[in-house]
Amino acid sequence: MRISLVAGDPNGQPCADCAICRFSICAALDKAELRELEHLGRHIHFASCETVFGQDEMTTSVYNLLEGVMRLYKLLPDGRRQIVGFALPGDLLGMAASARHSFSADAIGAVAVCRFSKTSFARFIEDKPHLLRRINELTIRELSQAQDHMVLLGRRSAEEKVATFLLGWRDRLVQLRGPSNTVPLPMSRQDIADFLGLTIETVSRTFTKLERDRVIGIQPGSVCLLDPARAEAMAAA
Amino acid sequence: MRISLVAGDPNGQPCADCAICRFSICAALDKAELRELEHLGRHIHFASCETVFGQDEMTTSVYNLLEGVMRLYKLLPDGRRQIVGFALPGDLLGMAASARHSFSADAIGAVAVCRFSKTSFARFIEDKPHLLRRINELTIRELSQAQDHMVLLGRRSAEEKVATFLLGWRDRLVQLRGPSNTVPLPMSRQDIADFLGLTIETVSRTFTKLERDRVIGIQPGSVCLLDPARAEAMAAA
DNA sequence: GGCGGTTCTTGATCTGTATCAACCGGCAAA
DNA sequence: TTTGCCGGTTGATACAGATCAAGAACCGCC
Repeated sequence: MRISLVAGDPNGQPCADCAICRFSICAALDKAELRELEHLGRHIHFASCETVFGQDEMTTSVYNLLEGVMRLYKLLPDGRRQIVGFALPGDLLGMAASARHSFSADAIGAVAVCRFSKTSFARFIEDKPHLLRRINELTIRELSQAQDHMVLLGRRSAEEKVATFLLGWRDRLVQLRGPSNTVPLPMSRQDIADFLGLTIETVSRTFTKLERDRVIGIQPGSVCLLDPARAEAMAAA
Repeated sequence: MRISLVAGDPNGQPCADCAICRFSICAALDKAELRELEHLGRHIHFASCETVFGQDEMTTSVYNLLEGVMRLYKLLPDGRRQIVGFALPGDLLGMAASARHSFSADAIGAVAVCRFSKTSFARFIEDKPHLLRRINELTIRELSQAQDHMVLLGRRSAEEKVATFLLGWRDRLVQLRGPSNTVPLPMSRQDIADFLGLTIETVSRTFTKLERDRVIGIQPGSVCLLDPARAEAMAAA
């Protein structure tokens, strides 16, 4: 799951000052509740590629991403990997339906999260219908995104997949950091491939093709959307 | 969304007697609440292939499937279709995050649903944390299934897809109607293809291959799992 | 029971993407 | 500065599954 919510650092700034608050579930909380939540979470940092939680591990905690990017993925027994999503600041992770996580989550670059014990978090939300409704709404939104991604994986060509990914990723970043046609890509080509159901070579070739067609400019660690309209057209059809 | 819940027919049997109740959200409701819910819903019948609601239509209602099977799908502008799921009795449909449905839903064979107006349903669940928690839990479960399906669409071969589909579908039917190795397939080959991200020809060929290998027996409208163990092995790898 | 339409199956061929393999460029350790 | 490594790109080839085309089976209807 990837839901916006935030909690304070008992040793740092209070929740209300959290940079993430404006994207978060916090909107559904009043000052007193925010202060209560503050005391429930602990900030933790992860280095690049460290695993925050792994598929099939017990779900003991819920995490709120404060800083950085994470990849969420499932592995098949033979090692094939499908990335089910990338998490950005404000996303809530680890709300599993069962006792074990159904996917793994690890850091792409340095990451800061706020960790809550599952039980204390559950107790906190237990009797707050406004919060439950908000969490529910965000879960439904995420489900809807998952369905969109199914369409992409099942029915779109490599070029459509890449164009759709770039636009979608840009839009999420625009939400957080404001408009820009330069799209940072902190994840590797392999990550992109495993997200889009392609191989790394196909992703690379498609990037090159889009660059040749003057739709994007490729820079180390990012891509520039030179012709967003044409990219939209590729993604739509 | 596909969530288990049930409501009574004002002109028929009360909710508590509904055949679906045991699979449903009802577990979270007491007698009085069940009776209240009863008065909110209306039973409606649909013939085969009729549309219950369409992509981009306004979300005015929430539906609880009582009887029959439905296909839930998204269409691309050029007509490509991805089925995002099949609904069975007990599933709740139409809880969209936005004001419009993000997918279409239509009947496979005759269908009976219980329809609630969105607003009265929202009012009903509004201040019932136990119900909200249950709905939330079921939404999360559905999200998890969607992620499993992403793995299937992005990373599995045709044979793995078909084997996984047959086993998953059987398991859902076993939940509802008890154990059996005969798996009714009310949906067409085209539906299966659009669910698995394949063409109808590939689905047909894969069925034939599984039959040649004595893994399944093909019957009109159903399939018999002759060697479930081998099917599991295909699906797992 | 025969007819027309639809769905399903099968066959032949094509193609988009995977696979295999080599190479390039940047960066860090020696 | 050289060396090795890693991530990314590019090229050659293979193949799974798509596409195109033709039957075969089934089903409702007269």
